[in-house]
Amino acid sequence: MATSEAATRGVSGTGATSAATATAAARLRVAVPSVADRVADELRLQLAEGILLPGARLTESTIAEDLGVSRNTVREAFAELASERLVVRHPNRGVFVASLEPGDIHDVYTVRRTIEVSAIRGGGSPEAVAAVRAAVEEGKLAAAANDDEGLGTANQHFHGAIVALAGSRRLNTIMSQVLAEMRLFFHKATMDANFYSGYLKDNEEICEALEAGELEKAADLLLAYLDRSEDKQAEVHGE
Amino acid sequence: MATSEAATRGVSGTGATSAATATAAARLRVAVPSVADRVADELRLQLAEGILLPGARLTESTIAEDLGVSRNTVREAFAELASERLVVRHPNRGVFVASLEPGDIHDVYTVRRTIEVSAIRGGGSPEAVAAVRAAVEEGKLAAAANDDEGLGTANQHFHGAIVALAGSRRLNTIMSQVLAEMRLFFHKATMDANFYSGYLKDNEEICEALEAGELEKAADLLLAYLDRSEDKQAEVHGE
DNA sequence: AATTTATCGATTGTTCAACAATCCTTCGAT
DNA sequence: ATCGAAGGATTGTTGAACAATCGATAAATT
Repeated sequence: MATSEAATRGVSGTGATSAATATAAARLRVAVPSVADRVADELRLQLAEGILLPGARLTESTIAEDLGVSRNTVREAFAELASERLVVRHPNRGVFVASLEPGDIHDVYTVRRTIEVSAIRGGGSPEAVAAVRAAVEEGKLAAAANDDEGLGTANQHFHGAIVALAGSRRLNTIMSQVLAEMRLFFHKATMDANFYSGYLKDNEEICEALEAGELEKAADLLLAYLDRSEDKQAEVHGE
Repeated sequence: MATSEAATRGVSGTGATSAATATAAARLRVAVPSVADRVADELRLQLAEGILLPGARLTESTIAEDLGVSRNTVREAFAELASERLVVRHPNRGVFVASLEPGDIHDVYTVRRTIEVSAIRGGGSPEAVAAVRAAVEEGKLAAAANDDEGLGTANQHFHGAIVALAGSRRLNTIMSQVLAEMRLFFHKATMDANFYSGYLKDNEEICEALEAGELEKAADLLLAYLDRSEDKQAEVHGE
């Protein structure tokens, strides 16, 4: 059973919602995530970690039991995940972990090309550019430490920072959702030791061009990168 | 009460789910919208028509009664609308019709510039270009008939067709969500007789450039259009 | 034997009712 | 007038129930 070990932790993290914590949260106007949100978070985590593989069925009752919440709450969490395309609803049949088909892969990269290239063409504020640089350095560090997983997240930070150049809240969330979709496939299993390592130099070059204000060059490099990346993906997964 | 007259129709549209209809649907594998979906549709309609104005509060119980459904179902519909940003959840306070602030308007236009301009730069298939042309003609027709509302929808079809040039399912849904967000403000009240009429010629020009394969020119025209449109919006709605 | 038709079990879709938690407002005290 | 304490209303969450639907198994037909 996929969600087995989650039973012990439950949806905790907030653990016992003591009165003290609750009032403190209210006073500080800190948004306390609802139970449904925490369930969605837990599932998102399991999806990202590859515990739940594409195509797997998510049964309401079992997840409700495993996480110690009501079926209705699980249902709300499902709605959230479905809106992010991480999960697909088959009416009267259940929800399944989304599985990207070849066409979807191309589609995702189309979105990325559109948003990322446009963002980098816009330049962005010095702080935003600094964030891109930071992601590059983060990647170098991870590479030095032979931290494959860290390399992956650094790469995602890099592309997130690129989109952030545009300074648009909506584009940011769109991008993070797209990246979440892709994470369904970038599991440890999928990526071998030097899956990302080749991209390190690309990121560096793109960042340098960006810092130098050579936006068109940066855009071209990024575009080439994305095309190559898509090819690699199409190669690995089906067809 | 905002949802008053909806009480009579309820969430109908499927009306009596007769056995005949149900089995026919099953045989034809036609996806029958769930009750929650129909509730969401009804609310989306009321939002688009300006029956529910930005900032208005949506109380679960009253909507549940008005539409003759359970509170839980209304809740699911809310989740759907919230994921589309048509509605905002204030934890423990309720959901409210989203109201775009000046910053949001700029943000929305940033998304549109990113996606639409990129799409038009890509060119697109002949059929996709034909769809753009069709939207232009639709607008002319509406203008000839003095149909302001038709003019508005034609304009939306035009921009939808532009995005469709990219042939990306995800970009299409993103665009339609953005347009839905904007509809919250383009009510009959907001637009006077010749609000869209000025855009007719713009659309025509853009379409012609597109048909002629002058993609960069088309992109420039579109960009100028969007900038002007944003200014106009910012002018109307507080600074 | 292969295909169709019933039957059954399991799961989803939806409703209802209850309760705790939280917020807003009103009221009262200082 | 400010502050704080009830009170009421609404949301968040649960639990149980039931109809509708699907998939698979078993039976019946050709």
